[in-house]
Amino acid sequence: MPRAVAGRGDILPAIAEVFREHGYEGASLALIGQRTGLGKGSLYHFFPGGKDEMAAAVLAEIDAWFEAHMFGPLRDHAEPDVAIVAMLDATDSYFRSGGRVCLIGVFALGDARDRFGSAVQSYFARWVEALAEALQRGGREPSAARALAEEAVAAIQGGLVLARALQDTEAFTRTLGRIAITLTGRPRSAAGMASA
Amino acid sequence: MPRAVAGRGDILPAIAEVFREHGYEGASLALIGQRTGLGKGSLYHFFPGGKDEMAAAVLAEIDAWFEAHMFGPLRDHAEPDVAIVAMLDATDSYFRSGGRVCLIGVFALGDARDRFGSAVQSYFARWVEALAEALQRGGREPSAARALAEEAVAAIQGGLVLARALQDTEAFTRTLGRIAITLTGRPRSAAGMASA
DNA sequence: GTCTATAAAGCGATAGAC
DNA sequence: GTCTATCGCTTTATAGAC
Repeated sequence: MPRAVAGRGDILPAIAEVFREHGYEGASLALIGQRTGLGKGSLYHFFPGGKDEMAAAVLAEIDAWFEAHMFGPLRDHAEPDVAIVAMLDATDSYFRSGGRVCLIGVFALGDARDRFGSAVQSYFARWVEALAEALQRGGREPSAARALAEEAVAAIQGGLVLARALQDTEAFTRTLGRIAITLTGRPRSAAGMASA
Repeated sequence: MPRAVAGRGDILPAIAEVFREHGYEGASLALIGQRTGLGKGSLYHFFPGGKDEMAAAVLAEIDAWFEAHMFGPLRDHAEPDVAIVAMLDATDSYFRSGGRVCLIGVFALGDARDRFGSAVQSYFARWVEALAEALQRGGREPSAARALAEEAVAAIQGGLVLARALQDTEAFTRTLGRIAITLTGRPRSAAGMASA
């Protein structure tokens, strides 16, 4: 019989979802065990450092995902406009059109910011910087690019707060639509919105 | 000797600050007792319903403050442009230029949204509606007013997330500056920024 | 109105059998 | 690798003295 779980990677998404929905303090080991289907023994086998190490691993995985799928393309893609549109589609998809919240934003607002301060800071700083670079390569002035990038990242986070508060995911969809116009000068394509 | 505490009103601000900084789950009665200088006995004397009643009272107080100082003026002020500028100044002041976080935003992102869903929803819905009404009275089309209002409220929340994540309150100040231009067509006045 | 003592439950974490 | 049992601590909440 193959082992039930090959490594941390198999259960990280489930753990991430618990932290995302309940925050660091609210994510009890009982909940995590329930969601992953593992007992505490197994959890501590994979994460000897306990809850702290689980959260750090989740943050690292999310960070790597954004680096690979959003920050990297924004910095490197030959056509910055294409990368920006792709970023908006990826954002819509990742946050399930507002049905999912940003775990790192949740951590930023609570006690977890003190625990994982540099990871939280780095994530947002690199998002803003990568987007600013794309905007600059697309022809914007450096200072305007930076301001637009900061505005867009803040708007995404605020859109998630609003969508969850109003229990209306369309508030997030509308936010993404406004950002698209601000950044690209055009509405989001129906194709991008449908596939997301 | 006068009683140490006349009523709930005296200690609500201290309790609010604990919820704001630690979230609902993180705000333990031990912390609240420490911050208010009261033992559990006194806390349960004022709030027989315990932590849940404390949070509800804090939400109600915050809601009343925003209703009186921001939503009301936005709806009623004879000059909507003046009310909008005043709202931005009040926002800057209330959130300590980004040094303070929005308790209702924190609740919205976490488990507390399920507990206090209607209060959270109502707060944000009325903020957007009141601002939209002011913009409409100022001459905007209804649909444009509503979109701008939603954009501004989301930007404020996102600016708070960003400022706290980056540990840089100026990220919030810059956000408010951009909102001012979007809503009023003019930068925030130096007077308003200084007095905030 | 404020306190201490205490109850009952849940928490993160550990130990050790299998 | 997975489990159960358990430890020690903190949690919310209550009881009752003053």
